[in-house]
Amino acid sequence: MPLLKRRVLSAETRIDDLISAAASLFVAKGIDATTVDDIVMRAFVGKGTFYHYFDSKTDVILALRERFAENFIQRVAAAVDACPANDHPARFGAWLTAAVETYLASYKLHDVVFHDFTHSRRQSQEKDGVISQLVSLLEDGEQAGAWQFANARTVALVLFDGMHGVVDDAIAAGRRDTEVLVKQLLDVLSRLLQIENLQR
Amino acid sequence: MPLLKRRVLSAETRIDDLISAAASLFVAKGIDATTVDDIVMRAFVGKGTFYHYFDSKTDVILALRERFAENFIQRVAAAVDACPANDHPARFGAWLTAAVETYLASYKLHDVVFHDFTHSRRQSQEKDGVISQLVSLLEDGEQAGAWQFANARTVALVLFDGMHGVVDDAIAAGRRDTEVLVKQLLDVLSRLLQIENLQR
Amino acid sequence: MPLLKRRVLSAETRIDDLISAAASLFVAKGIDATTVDDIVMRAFVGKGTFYHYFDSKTDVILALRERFAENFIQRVAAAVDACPANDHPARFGAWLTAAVETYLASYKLHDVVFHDFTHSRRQSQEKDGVISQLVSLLEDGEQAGAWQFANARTVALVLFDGMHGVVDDAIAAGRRDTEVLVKQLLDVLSRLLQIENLQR
Amino acid sequence: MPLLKRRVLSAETRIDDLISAAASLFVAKGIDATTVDDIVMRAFVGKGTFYHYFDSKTDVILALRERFAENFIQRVAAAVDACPANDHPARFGAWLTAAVETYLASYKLHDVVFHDFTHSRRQSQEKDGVISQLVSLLEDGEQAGAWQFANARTVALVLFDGMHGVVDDAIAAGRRDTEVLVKQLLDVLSRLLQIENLQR
DNA sequence: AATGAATGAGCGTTCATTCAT
DNA sequence: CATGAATGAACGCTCATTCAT
Repeated sequence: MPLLKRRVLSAETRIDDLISAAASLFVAKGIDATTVDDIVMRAFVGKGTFYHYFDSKTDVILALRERFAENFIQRVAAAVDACPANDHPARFGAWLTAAVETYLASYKLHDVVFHDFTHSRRQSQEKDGVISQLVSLLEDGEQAGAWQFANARTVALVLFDGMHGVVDDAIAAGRRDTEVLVKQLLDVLSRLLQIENLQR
Repeated sequence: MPLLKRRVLSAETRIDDLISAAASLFVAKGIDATTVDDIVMRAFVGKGTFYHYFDSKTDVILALRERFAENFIQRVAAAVDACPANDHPARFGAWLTAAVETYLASYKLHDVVFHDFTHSRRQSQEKDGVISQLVSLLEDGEQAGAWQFANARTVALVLFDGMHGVVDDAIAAGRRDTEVLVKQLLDVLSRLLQIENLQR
Repeated sequence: MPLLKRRVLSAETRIDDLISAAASLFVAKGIDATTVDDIVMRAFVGKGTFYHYFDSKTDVILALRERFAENFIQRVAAAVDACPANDHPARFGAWLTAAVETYLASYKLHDVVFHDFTHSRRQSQEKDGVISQLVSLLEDGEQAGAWQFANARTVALVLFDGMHGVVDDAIAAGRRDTEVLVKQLLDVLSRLLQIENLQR
Repeated sequence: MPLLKRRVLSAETRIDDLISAAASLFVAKGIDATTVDDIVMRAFVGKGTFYHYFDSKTDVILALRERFAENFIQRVAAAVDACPANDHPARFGAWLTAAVETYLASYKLHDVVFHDFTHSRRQSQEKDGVISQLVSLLEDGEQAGAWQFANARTVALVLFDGMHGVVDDAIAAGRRDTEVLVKQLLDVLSRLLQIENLQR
């Protein structure tokens, strides 16, 4: 007698179930400590089903990574687009706020997926997408005369990685207050863009 | 007959040999792919010897991490101390140059040791040491009136992680020219400190 | 949407397609390395169809075996029957030639089907059929006074397995010349039958 | 608490224990059905010990094969050498008797090791050793004028494979009487050598 | 102190077979 | 009849760690 009743579902549902099961287990126990058995058990599917949809355990991690980055970009984009198209300081402020918020909300998964698993931190499609988005924002502002600088990408990298570093430090210290963090960061980062300290 | 003739060496020599063997293997093949067997083979010692000096494989990674951070701090300190005690912009420039140089020279080991191995990136003694060093430099400058800001630690984090991000991006793109990188960074980071763009 | 559009074909066609697909894959990759998925993919049918016509993977091998032996027997029979009914040495020569030819033409499949798959080599219907055929030939000759011996089956076994061994050796050495092989074998085997060395 | 008390033994003992354990299990259940776990359990060693001495499961089979062929050759050589050096018919008779005896005594292992496991039947070192031994015997006899033929290897192959076939057939039929078998074979094979039917 | 043979828990992956559609 | 998504038992192998010598 089979342990699992055979349930035929759409491929998307299955893949999603599996990725979600993997995500929560990765966060809870780490990638290495999570076995494929754990994943299929939590997703209520047989082991073969896992390998029907993924080539390997590594494959899920990659899928998760993609999903993570996509979500980050979408959330940030939504926040930025809610601002007036010509108020570039506000748009940057929205970027920062959404980035900090999203990162604070999901840093555990972030760590697991981008840090715990060997992946070339340098030269990742995912980071590239995020950086490109920020570069666009900066270049729009530059064209509108909101700020200027020699190299938008360098600035974007300092902004993004600087933000990461500060938020990581806050998390380590047990501080999770988005508003305080954003204020602190804005205080420092607005100097970089040489704009007046922004309000929000 | 034993493959290895028993050689009695000082504990320090042994430990150093083992750490060095581990380091080059980690860089060459990654941590997971490097077995304890690989390490002892390259260090020309028996397996038991490894466990005589280290509690576990993890232990070597920790030791390596410490060694790495110590070296970084020392190199940077030497460069900074070579500057006049009261020329704070120059001291910061020295910090940046030494940091970029050192990182470029050893980023492979850095990755392996700080990235490839699960460790709380947030709350690491090693990073803390590096950040503290930079905070001191910044605070000295602030007291001397070279610059000012609300929160030295936040600035230090943005500087350090921003530097990291930019250098990582350069490595990914195949650019390894320290001078160009430092110039680019200085261009951006000096705004943060609101000092005139530095020469070197 | 199904990958394969449903095509209704006669059972024989399906079975034949499946057996042929299996045969070529077995020869190319070996039995173990050939999965049922491979077979159905090459036969352009769904997996369920395979199990509709065969009980198991083993089943195809058995079918293949039967097909192989039938073909062997038919080919040999045709060659023998082309000889005058009363020229027994010629009939034996025809048997040998056809056997060597057929074996050389299909030894790869032979190996896979009779050797690579666990089967009681001793007590196989297939070999029995082949041996019986040869025994008949020998007994016909004996009755006609062409040769004589105590035990026709023993002689048949030596002839058949001896032939096999010599041809295998030739294949291993890269020699595939049927004529030379037959000549060499006739030289030896005709002694067994105590007939004058045959011409052909 | 360990299931197995740690016992340090010589490498030879361990290897022998493992090969023997594997041999009996292979005969009893077949190669595929025998797991490495089965083997180590029967040899009273840990699984790691198995992989300390063998690279893989396949490795044991190869070792077993070698051991099998060596034993066959030795047994046959001993029997042949017990005959007068110049009595070539007797030497052949001894070869045949010893070969049949040895084969009958170990055909189960033979099957498992040479048949159940994919190995190029054609082009095996093991068979080559056995054939070479017989070729030598035949050539010695030829030089002494005991018999003659165009190609000693072809004759050896027919003798060896013919013997195999006849004994296999006997085993399948449940006949295990060495003497009867040898008599029957001698009756046929002595014609091949064109010697008077031998007594023994 | 030093050696390396010995241990065994652990895990990713395969694939023949089933069955809901 | 035909399909292919779903199942899960099964297994070879790795490697950090231990400990008898």
